[in-house]
Amino acid sequence: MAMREGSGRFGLWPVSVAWDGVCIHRVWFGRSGGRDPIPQEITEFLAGRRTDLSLFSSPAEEADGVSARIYRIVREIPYGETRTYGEIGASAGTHARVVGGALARNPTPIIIPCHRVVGKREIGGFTPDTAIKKELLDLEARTRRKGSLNSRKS
DNA sequence: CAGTGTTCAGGAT
DNA sequence: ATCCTGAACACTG
Repeated sequence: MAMREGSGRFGLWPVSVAWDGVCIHRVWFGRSGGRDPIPQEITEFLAGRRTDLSLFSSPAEEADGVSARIYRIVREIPYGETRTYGEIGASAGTHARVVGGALARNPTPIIIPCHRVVGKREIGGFTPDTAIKKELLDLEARTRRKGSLNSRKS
């Protein structure tokens, strides 16, 4: 199977994906991915019509080392929930700042939901724009509320 | 080795 | 609320 590249959109931001079958090599915010479409499941996710992207794999989480361990832990954060850098660090047996460093180099945002990792006091950062992080969290909050009419808490 | 990062807690103002 | 400090540490060049 050959590597393909395509572009889609998340609100105001162009999103590009480089992938090969279910293996997502890279996801970035920008339109250098060309004019071909991206995988339909990702398009649906970005539109709030899908909450699960676990069918895809990312090479980054299969490697050895602390960063890969962090990526695997981050992928287990349920849709619509968040964890702090400190919590992820404790789970991975390392320090919060290392989590920040690993997520800053995350080659596949969205697939590895680094936007669900926030600071204890601040929302934390996001490349290229924290507004995207806020928007993603907002999308997940809205989508989850819409989809679970029986789990409202007063 | 030096520099860099999406942190955290504590203290001063 | 904002600013500064020191600690902790994987990864890159």
